Amino acid sequence: MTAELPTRYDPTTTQAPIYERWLAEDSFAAVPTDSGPSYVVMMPLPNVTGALHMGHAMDNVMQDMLTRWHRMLGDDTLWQPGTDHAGIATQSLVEQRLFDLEGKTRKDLGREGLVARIWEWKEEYQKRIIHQQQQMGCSCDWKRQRFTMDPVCTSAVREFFFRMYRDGLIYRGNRLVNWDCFLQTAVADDEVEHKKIAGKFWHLRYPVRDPQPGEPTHVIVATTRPETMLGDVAVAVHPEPAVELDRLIAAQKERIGAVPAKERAEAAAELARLETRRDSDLAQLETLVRMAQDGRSLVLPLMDREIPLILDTWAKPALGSGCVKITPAHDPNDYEVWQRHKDRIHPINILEPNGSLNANAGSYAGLDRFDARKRVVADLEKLGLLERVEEREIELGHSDRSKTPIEPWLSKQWFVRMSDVPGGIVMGAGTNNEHRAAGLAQAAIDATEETWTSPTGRQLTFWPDPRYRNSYRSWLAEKRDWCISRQLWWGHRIPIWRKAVRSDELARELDALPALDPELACLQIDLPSGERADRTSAEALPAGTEVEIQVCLREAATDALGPRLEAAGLEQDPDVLDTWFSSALWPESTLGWPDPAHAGIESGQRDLTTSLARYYPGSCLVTGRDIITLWVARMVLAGLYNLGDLPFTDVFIHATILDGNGVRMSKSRGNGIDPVDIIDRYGADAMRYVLCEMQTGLQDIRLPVQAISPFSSEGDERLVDLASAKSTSRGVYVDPENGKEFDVIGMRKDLPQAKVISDRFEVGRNFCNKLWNAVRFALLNLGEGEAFRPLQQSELAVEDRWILSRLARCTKAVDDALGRYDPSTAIGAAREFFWTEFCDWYLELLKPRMAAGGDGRAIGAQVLAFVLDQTLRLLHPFVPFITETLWEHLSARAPVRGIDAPLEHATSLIRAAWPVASDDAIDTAIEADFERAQVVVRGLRDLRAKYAVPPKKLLACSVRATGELADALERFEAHVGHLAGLETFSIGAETEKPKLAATFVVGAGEVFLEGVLDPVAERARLEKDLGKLRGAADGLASRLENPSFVERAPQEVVAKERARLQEMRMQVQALENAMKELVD
RNA sequence: GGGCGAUUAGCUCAGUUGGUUAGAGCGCCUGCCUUACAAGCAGGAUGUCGGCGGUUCGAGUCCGUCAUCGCCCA
Repeated sequence: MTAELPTRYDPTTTQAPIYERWLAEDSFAAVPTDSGPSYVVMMPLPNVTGALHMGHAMDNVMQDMLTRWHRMLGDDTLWQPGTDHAGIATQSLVEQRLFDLEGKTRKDLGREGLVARIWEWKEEYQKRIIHQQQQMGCSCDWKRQRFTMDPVCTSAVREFFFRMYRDGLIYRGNRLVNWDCFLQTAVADDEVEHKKIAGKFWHLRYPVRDPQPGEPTHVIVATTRPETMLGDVAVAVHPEPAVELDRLIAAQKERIGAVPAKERAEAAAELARLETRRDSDLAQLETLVRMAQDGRSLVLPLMDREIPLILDTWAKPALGSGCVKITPAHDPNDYEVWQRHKDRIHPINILEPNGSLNANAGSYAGLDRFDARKRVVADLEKLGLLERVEEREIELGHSDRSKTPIEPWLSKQWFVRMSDVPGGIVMGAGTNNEHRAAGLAQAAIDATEETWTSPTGRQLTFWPDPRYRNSYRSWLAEKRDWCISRQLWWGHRIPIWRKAVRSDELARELDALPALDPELACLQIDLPSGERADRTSAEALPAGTEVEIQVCLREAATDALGPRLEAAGLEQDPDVLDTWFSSALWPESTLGWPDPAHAGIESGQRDLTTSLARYYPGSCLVTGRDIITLWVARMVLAGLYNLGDLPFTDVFIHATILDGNGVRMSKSRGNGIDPVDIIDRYGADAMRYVLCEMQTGLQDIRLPVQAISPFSSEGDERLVDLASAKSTSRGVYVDPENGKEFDVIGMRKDLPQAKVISDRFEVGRNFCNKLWNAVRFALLNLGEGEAFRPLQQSELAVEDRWILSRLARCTKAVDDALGRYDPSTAIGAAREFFWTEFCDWYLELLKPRMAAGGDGRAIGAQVLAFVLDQTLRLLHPFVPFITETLWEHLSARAPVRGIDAPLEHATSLIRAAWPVASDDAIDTAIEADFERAQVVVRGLRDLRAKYAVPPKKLLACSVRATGELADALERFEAHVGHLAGLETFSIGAETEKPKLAATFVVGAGEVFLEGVLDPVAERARLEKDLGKLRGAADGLASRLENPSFVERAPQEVVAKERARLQEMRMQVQALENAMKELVD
């Protein structure tokens, strides 16, 4: 075991065995205990569409760091792993592959066949993801691994749906949704990407029906999607055009005064335009208003449909003709107009789910919407109803998944009511935390109020705050109902059985249903308005009114009641739930909610019976900022609704990783990095070290990436920087050395493939190697089974006390930084302590003691083992593999470690106790003295370097110093001598400057180094030092001569500056004297 | 269009409530294979703190404004 370590750290030989040992010892286990604090991190579940990239690596490393830290702090720690089924993303990917590889569509396979294929994909990628996470060292409790569609999570989804449906928080409504015509599903607002594209603006003429004298014969409306005119149901004009125009003119006048000079001309032109418009067009607009008031109508061309002219503020009198066509089924704004004019107009849906036109489009039925557009334009032109066509940049929503244009589409969808509910809603029904909230969104907003606490006293805090708190709150404040249905096959099927019936048939239909226990099934009658009605009032509706019977089944009742409902003619809704509906439940579903004792876990998995009570509410949610609204907000409201308490109290938002050009990394762009490639090349700890170091706070991280040129050989590897390399197409770059192309994303099979890495991770590898060698040094210097004995303060050497003092400060700094979610500062403090103070100074001072032997050696060895022990502990959350490996080596040589008392034994570092900073160890005086000694050592080393003194040549040095400086140097006399290579070192208040000695000043003292002097070089050197010193002194003097500084600045600042000036003048004097001697 | 954030050394980033001559790592230069480590050691150089204006005795830090970049919302 204690065989000598190799001189280089080789991660490839240590990582796998260490990880296997942790698994074998069940070191990641979260086994609920009855006492002590718990610490719970819920992994942001990666979706199974593909492998993890560097952004996930950051996310996982941050979580692992916190988890390992809290585990060492002794908390009952759970890091819950798992994966997400990612409905639309996974299904579209598998469908795409099916088509590419086999030429088949989902229709060829059918629902079950496709779903089976997706499960195969899921198994493969889940395995790959877990492998990646294990390579990174993730210490999650794998025996609790969950998948959002497994039986445990499914139970939670079913229960959540049932409860919300029963509470009236879930309803089916006819709403405008973002429709993906390619995937044929509704997509969430967040899945729509707004792109600016070159488009056209068509101006159409609609004839006025029976125009009266003085009235226009046509009105002009404009649109970017002319085919939607087939679904027009009205044309709107502003009800008060004069008022509105005057308002705009007044606002513009005000703006001209406020706007910078540069923009003034433009603003004035706009004002002129508005004024002209008022003069020229107002009369016509007012005519239209009168016509609308008279109930006049237009004739919709091509369809010969009579459509009313209506008054609505959506029409903008200052723009275009001032009239706007209204297509409520295909435009969100027009939909709003419909909401205000429900009595007069009714939407007409002209689209099939696949984007072709339906029967409502008359002769255009069956055409794809883009073909229909051409035909409509051509036909209008033939009729002379196309006024003009304008080229214009337009904004068009594209589906994030299929990359095709989104169509706003009116359809029946399921929604979660986010708005406030009259009387409020009950949160945590049936729990000890039951309380009321105004609505679901409001509950999640309330949780971020400083004055709010949950029934158990918890609050929600964002790190960093308040930047992300604001985006969370502003999104929730819109309280937009959440569309949860997706027309997909992959996902949780909506647990509703329903049937549309006429009101006169209702009684008979209801009587035909099996008996329904309200605890197991919730029956509702849904009116066309989307509201619910009780049986009596529904039956009283006019005969023939269409209503819908809906039955929501609780999971336990499904097998028994589902078939019976179907026998009664009801059908289960074919849609599935939005993925986020299941991931919103992650903090409770994974713990077995609603029934932990009977959760459907797999064999070998951890029993959940006591887990929910122990690990909910959790602690910290670690994620990127992109899913604060989609996921974090929904987990908060779901947790509050289901359990009456927050799923976590802290939300740690880590940085986004960008490439060298500042572009977000992604696999498809070819600038993404597979963490495993980094781990293979630099080691897992190296990657983790650098990721922690990069995580500084608000700042996004630029990570310049390189490709390993496939045209370079193994021994002579060349890296091509992708930020500056020429790219010929997506993922294809040119090697600048030979002009040849290569591919980094595997799209071009004809080109050589290149691996993408980043040399930024060398820093981490170097750090690990340094750590390795520090322990290696210790092992070479510690005896076999080094003994422990309690040491008194007085027995310790002064350098021992210094390093122990610095260690205590370092421990405090790491603790403090981790508590503020500042990994960069934490690891920086540890690095500075370990590398600079421990290795560069302390170990160098230890070497002579080790060589000398005796008590000094033994005490030094004990301090050495102790400091390394503490350092390994402090570094473990950041770099777990190497520290665990070295822990074993250290323990073999020095099994019992400590200073005044032995530390508790821990076989594995992962379960060892976190260091506690000892206040007694902190010795400010020693630190200050050592710092003075360091300044002298550096000055002497500088002189040696400047005069090219051979390293082994010993020199004579004398110092003129008094007071603190003299005391400090006397205290560290031997140390300075050793570190600066001195033969003699004397300190005195009256020290005379030896002839031909090099000189430098330290505070109020002067240091003389003999035997090196080259008068010419020394003069140049002194001249330079003097120049700097005089410059600083002059600057300071002039500030002190400024009366307002002396009068207004705080007295302590002035006094400090006076003292500094005095010292500087002494230093100038000293150097001037040294110069003078050289001249003589 | 609205909101948020960023701009500091060649690169990647720190810089607490305004107060020495603005820091770190990498890279660069010089000298060292000093028996832990050349993935290292010692030393060194490097900045109109994005521009302009203001507040202040004093501004990288506070305010205004412009520019560039990024993110979110519409």
